[in-house]
Amino acid sequence: MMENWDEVRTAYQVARLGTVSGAAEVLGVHHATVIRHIDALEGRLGVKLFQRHARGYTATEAGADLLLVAQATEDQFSQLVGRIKGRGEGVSGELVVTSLAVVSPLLTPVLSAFQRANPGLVVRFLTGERLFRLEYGEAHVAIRAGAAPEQPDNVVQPLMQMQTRLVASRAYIDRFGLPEGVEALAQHWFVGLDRDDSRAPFHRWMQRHVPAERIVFRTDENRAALDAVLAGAGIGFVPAHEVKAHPDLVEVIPVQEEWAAPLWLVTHVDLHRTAKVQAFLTFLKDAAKGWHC
Amino acid sequence: MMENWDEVRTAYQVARLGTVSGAAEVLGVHHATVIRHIDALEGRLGVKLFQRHARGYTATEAGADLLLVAQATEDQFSQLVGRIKGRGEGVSGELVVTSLAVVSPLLTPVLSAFQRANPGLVVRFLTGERLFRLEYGEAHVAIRAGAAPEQPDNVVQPLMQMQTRLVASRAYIDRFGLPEGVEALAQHWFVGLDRDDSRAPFHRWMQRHVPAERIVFRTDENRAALDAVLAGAGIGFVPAHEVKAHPDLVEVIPVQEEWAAPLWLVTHVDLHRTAKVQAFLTFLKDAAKGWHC
DNA sequence: CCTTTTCTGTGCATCAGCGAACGGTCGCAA
DNA sequence: TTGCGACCGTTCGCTGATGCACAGAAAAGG
Repeated sequence: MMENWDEVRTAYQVARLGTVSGAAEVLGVHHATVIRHIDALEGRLGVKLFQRHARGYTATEAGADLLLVAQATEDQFSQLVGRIKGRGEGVSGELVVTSLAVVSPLLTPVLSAFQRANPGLVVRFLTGERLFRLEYGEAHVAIRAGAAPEQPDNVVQPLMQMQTRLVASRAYIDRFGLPEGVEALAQHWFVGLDRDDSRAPFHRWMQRHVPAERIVFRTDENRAALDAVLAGAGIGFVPAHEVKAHPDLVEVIPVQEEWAAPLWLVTHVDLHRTAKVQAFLTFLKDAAKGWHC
Repeated sequence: MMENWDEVRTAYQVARLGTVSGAAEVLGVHHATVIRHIDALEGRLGVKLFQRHARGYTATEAGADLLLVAQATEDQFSQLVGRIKGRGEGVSGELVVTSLAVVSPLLTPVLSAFQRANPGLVVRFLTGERLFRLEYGEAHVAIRAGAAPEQPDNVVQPLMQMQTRLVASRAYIDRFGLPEGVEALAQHWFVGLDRDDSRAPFHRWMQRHVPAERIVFRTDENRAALDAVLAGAGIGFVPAHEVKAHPDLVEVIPVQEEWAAPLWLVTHVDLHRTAKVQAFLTFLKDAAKGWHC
């Protein structure tokens, strides 16, 4: 019944100002248009909203009722615009970031600092094995590893190289000694990731240089792998920042360029231009400069 | 900023249903129109309301906010339509009636009975010397005397003939006797109305048949004139229903056809067709049959 | 009483917004 | 892999809403 809200808005201005001409001026349309809108609305409702006379239109009871409702509507729309534009210009509301669990130790301090710098903001950090989809609005910003994502509506930019080191615990070294070169690795024991989608470069390197039966501790959880290496279960790949955090870890073989995995900063094109996302991107890239991996 | 509310309504349906096609079907327009509306709204706001992807549109924070506001708006409009149509069909709200003060004794019981028959109704009875203007919405129904009003936007129908009688109090008759015919009136004393706009037929009759110096009690208030006649101040014109109500009054000269004043029932054309006004008109005309004047 | 101003109401020419159609993408299932 | 269905996005021709001009009426002002 109450389709085309524009006619309601027109009737609202007529009821407010009392004249068709005044309403037309405010609305920026011709007064004939205003008359047509009123006539159409009244015809559809079957009720006269106004009494016509030489000095203008005066609202009937129905018109007065419409005036009140439309007044409230305009107020709410006005407030809505204020909220939307305020949210668009400023940094507030919610910021949803998703990444691999591996970079969580690096990312969490940055997110916390960003939240502290923007008190109106609520940060939500999603980490999980499943890929959160930017195009469904599940996150504003994603940090992805591996080959550059090439989804059409995504804005991709490089963030950093995540370096991984091959290490063992001091207890392991004391027991089995330090391998002398790559060839000696076949005599050692290893902690390995046991995942199907193992496209990580260091993982493929391990498949090539370490016999499968030497990987005696397998897990599908990065955190568990780290704990296994720390417990002396074997030699394993650990992110560089974790190595720095645990002095007990000893590097077994110098870092190979091949092991580095690029990290990508991905946003959806629809959100990329918003002030909130832009602010976070610059903040994050600035913080990443201080990461030595 | 938030001009054309139709675009808001379109965006609301898209946010509610999640797809352009679904919104287009609900709105009864082509999906191209929906896309255009969304694009226009986003362009004007400078903020993306939706994230586009293959499976449809999902609302951003701004879009979700709009969804809530527009949801409330649609509810309020729906309730407004219900109220307006209910008011148009039923008899409720306010009924404003205006008339000359003279007919108040006749009209008031009718108004009270009509209000009692329609519990949802509030009756407002305006009486005053100034003419309340129907075209300005000051009253729904007016009762006018004299020549048939001929304003263009008014619906006029005859109600009744208001009869007026020439009477005196019994005390006056005891003192001065009963006049024997019209010629004897010049020897008597009179109570007269003292108004400029005296177009009442009995008033003109008095001007013709009674010397001005014989009208010794003049007032501009009908009620005061009646009181003066009752007090024995002289002979005067009194509405027929007042004569019946006061047995102390004695008719001096038989009723003349000339004295009768027609009463007209007047409504504004914009309100004449409403159920409320129609109900009152039939109610009033029915009650008027019982008036013997 | 006449003039001026203001407002409504209507016929007509115009253009913006609308619908139809087609193409493209994604997801799903065989 | 391939066909199918659902949906989005764009372009083109056209209709209907809009703006314009003028007429008519009523109130305000001198």
